[in-house]
Amino acid sequence: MTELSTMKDGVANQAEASDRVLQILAEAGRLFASKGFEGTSMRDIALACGISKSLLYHHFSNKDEIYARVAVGSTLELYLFVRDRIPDGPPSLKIRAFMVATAEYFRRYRWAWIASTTAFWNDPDRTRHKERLTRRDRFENFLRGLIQEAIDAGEIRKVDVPMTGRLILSSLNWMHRWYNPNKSATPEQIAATFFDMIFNGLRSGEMIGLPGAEPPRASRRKSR
Amino acid sequence: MTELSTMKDGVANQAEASDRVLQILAEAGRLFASKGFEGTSMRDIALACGISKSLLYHHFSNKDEIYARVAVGSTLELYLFVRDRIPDGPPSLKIRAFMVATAEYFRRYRWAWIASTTAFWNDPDRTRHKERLTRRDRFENFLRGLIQEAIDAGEIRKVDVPMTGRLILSSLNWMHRWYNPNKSATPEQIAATFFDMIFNGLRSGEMIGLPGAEPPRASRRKSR
DNA sequence: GCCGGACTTGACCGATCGGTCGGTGAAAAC
DNA sequence: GTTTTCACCGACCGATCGGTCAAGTCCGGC
Repeated sequence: MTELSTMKDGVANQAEASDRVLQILAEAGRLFASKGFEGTSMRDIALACGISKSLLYHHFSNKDEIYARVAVGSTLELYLFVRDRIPDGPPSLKIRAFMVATAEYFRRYRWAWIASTTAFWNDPDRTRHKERLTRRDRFENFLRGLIQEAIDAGEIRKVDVPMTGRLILSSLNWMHRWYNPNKSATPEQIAATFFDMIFNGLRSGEMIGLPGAEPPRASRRKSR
Repeated sequence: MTELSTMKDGVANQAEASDRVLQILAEAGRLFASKGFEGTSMRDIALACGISKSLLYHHFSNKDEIYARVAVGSTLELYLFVRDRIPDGPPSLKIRAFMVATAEYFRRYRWAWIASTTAFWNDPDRTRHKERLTRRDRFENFLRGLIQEAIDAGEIRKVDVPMTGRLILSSLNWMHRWYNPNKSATPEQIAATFFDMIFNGLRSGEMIGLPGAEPPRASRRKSR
């Protein structure tokens, strides 16, 4: 039972949902992704679905629930999706597979992904997103485990694990801001390219004498 | 005339603006950053400034103009700010300085930075942001020039220049999502750490036989 | 004294917001 | 054949949205 059971119109893990509900989630995700949570009205969603606004409240209790279904639905299975695509082998190749799998997830559920990673991320009422954040943490901790594994195996340098995870996730999380699906490279290919750059570094093999792995210089100004 | 003339309360390049205008821009930037453009009402801004809503319309023609002043004000001088902090020397060190300077800019004008990089980035009415996008492009092209320079000098591998620029900017642009100013590391230190990781790579020097600089494998699925 | 312009206000506008209401029609359950 | 269930709708609600307006208040120059 590792494969996701229901996948339709880019809406993940919405098993036992009617076609209408799936349609609403798909349209709402697309709108949330392009106009944000506050910028998307219930009328917008109803209009995009070709139904009355009342019907939205028949299937969902309020606007928050629609967003929650979109966002949780997209992050719900991300961890499992990625985990199942990590092969046996050297830890560094696992990290590569992690990146490629995450990119594949992004490509498949693009709108829900964007909606969940951009819309009211810093809402003061964080309790509404507690479950989503917990799953995000599990996802990120999974990556950190792979990084630690690669360090223990001696495949990568003794880098700062959380910081390395942030670098890797940054390269993936920022992709939706510039990715153009009409261009040739797929998200998976882009992720693989980023892995190559981060893992092997940009430095030319012939060069020496340039700044190595010394700790970063302190900034000119003290913060705070 | 390369140094920024007016900097107050984290609002860059608002020369000849009254204290009141600077206060409005600072509060509006903070609100836009935390609640988004649509999620921030003119009443919110007025309340945060302790003034009436009407006064906002005395100093600005409408909500869009306030946002434009916040966003353009923050991106207006980013290019100059960074350019002036690029030292003479090896191209790779210029890239490092580019990253550190951008991080310093982020630290100084954090709210305006966040507001301009997050709020309605994909607004269909792009014309309103044309100037901002043009300046963004100039900023990004400047980085690409440095990367090309480093390639020509043989300091870094013959990587894909736009993709390398995206990786570097991703690491900086995503920082606001996890950066905590109360923690010890400054943005400049974080940027320097990222440069080290990207430039030198994660791979342990002792290791061999792991995936090297070969082009990324094609993904399992063909796009389109 | 008073005049003009910059600054500031509360009352108000039409539009739109999220959400509710009573009801309809058709199929399923009895 | 009746009742229940369920997807669905148009009309409507109070609140809030961005924005306007006439009326001050303040203050330096004449």
